[in-house]
Amino acid sequence: MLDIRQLREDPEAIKTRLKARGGEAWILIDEILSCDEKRRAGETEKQQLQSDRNRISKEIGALRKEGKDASAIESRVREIGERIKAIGEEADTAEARQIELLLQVPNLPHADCPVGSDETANPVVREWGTKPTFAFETKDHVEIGARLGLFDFELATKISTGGFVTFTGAGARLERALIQFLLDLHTETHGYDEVSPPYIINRDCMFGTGQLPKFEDDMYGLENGAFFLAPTAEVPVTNLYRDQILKETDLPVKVTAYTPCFRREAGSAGRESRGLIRMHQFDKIELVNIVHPDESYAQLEKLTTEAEAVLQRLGLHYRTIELCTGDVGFSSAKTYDIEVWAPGHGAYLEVSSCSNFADYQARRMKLRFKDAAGNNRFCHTLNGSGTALPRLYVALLETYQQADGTVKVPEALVPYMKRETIG
RNA sequence: GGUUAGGUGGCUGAGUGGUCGAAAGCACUUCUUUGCUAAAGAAGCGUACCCGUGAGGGUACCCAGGGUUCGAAUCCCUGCCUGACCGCCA
Repeated sequence: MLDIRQLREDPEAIKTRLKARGGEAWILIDEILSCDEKRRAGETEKQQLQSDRNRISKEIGALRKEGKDASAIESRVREIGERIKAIGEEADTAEARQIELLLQVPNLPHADCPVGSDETANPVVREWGTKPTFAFETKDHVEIGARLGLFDFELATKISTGGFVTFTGAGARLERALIQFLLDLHTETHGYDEVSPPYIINRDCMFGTGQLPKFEDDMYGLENGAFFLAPTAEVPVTNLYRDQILKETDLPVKVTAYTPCFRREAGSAGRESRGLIRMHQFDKIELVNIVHPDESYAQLEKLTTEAEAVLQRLGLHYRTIELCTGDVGFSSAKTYDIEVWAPGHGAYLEVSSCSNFADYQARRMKLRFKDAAGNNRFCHTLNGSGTALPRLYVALLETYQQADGTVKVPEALVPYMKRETIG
């Protein structure tokens, strides 16, 4: 959520930055400001009346104690009470509208964010490793997995529906090995605390991190929208800190979690989604940071390298891109995507998205810290995938496939797989 | 799911219609003092919003939402949550 004070001060500057996203959100700004004015005028008047009522009510108490008649001023207070109610309702209506609109306005892209209208304008900021070459004809992960019996889409459809997968045998073990490997890496090397949150989470969480009110259709809702299957661990983990005032010395908070993620992926049919690439349920290790506002952009760089470390340890070629203003997510001010090379597909696959939300989520969820001067200030929140598993899985199978049809297990995973070859 | 007891400030815990934003203790901050790794004394110490250049002033908040009343932490209703016991269960 944007800061209403900043909005009052310079609405034109905010509109300009919103326009860089390409959406229509900037149109809402004028109505938000007029609601804000109505709200404040109503509140001021209401508070004056409340002050009058409090004073006169006390007089009634005093008169009664002395045994005197107070009926004259009682009716006056009753009148004030009615006006308070009427004015209060007007102010509440304006406030509700203001909040409703404000929740629909995305974050402002950071000033350095490259300007562009879509993903074709996203610059590559760095690459690591090179595309591997093969002396034999490469297969994609769907073929490799089928031959080695690692996963089965039809089995999943039988017990669920399309868009799900059942990992089997060594394939299931590989999934588990990756979870273990990634959690160990982030907790032991990068200093994260591990949590394991509920996967069914309430509606407030969704507003806190910005999925609601705009993206309800992307998620699996339960109990008439009172609860949702978590679309990413970002939501439960960041919301652990909702409505909190942290000590400055608590910062930075670094928390990692493994969770399955559930997404409807409505409207993505027909896009690149072969095999494991786009699932309704997928596993992900998430990295969440809560930091001092002065440090969030430096922390974003660090967080991104922590996610990149995953691919380096597994020896997978990747590139890191920065999202332009037209492609950066709703709540984010600045985002890097990490894309791993999948030789069988001949394409880069997004395995991580690392974002700085600045104070946007913190303001929505009232996540603050008390600074040295005793002021409560909003924290900055960040998160990054560290990483999503299915596409990592794809890249592993396709990168480490061998001429005989087996797959070599990368050294870092051998202790977890307890074997050097799959198949 | 049933029965029952509760939900008050960072924590513990008073407070059953007006002078309660709320006693007291603990914790915390600053100062004073003695001195040494502790003790004593004093003051301060919730959140949000509104008005004001400012100093400052005001309003709301005692789980949430309604209601009764001139006036609600206090009475009534609903919901949520927590504990205990019972049922059920991995």
